[in-house]
Amino acid sequence: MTERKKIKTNSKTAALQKSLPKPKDSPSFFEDVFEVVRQIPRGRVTTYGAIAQFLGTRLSARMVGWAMNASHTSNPPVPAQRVVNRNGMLSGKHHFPTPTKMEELLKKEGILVKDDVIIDFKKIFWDPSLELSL
DNA sequence: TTCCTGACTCCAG
DNA sequence: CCTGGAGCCAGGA
Repeated sequence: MTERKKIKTNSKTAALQKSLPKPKDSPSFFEDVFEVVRQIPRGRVTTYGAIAQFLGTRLSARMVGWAMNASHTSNPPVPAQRVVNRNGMLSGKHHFPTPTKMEELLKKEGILVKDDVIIDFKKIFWDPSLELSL
């Protein structure tokens, strides 16, 4: 995000969205995300992309992050600290009450973090597509 | 209404 | 190894 892009305009996609039939709204994408995140076992973590892929929209990993942003109001609570980016980095730590909250929560679950990166991330990685069958 | 910005990820140079 | 562009889509100015 070093350089701001000028005209990316999503007018095309926007137009597409408008023209989409959309008979009836599918269940909230956010709620689906929340549900998956709540299934993450204690001591394990997953990624935005993995969740997105599990929900059938690999390219919408960003929306998963967006969902996390809204997750703090959801009930029951969503363990957002168990969701990191594909490198096991705590990319969302700044969205917690305090910048250290995410790491602390993980530590309490037995997950060690070094320089904002989860130790042995690959070992504790939990892939909903493989281990979860909704 | 239009434009821009992301808790992302993949792919090409 | 690092950088940049593209695709995705919701929400705010």
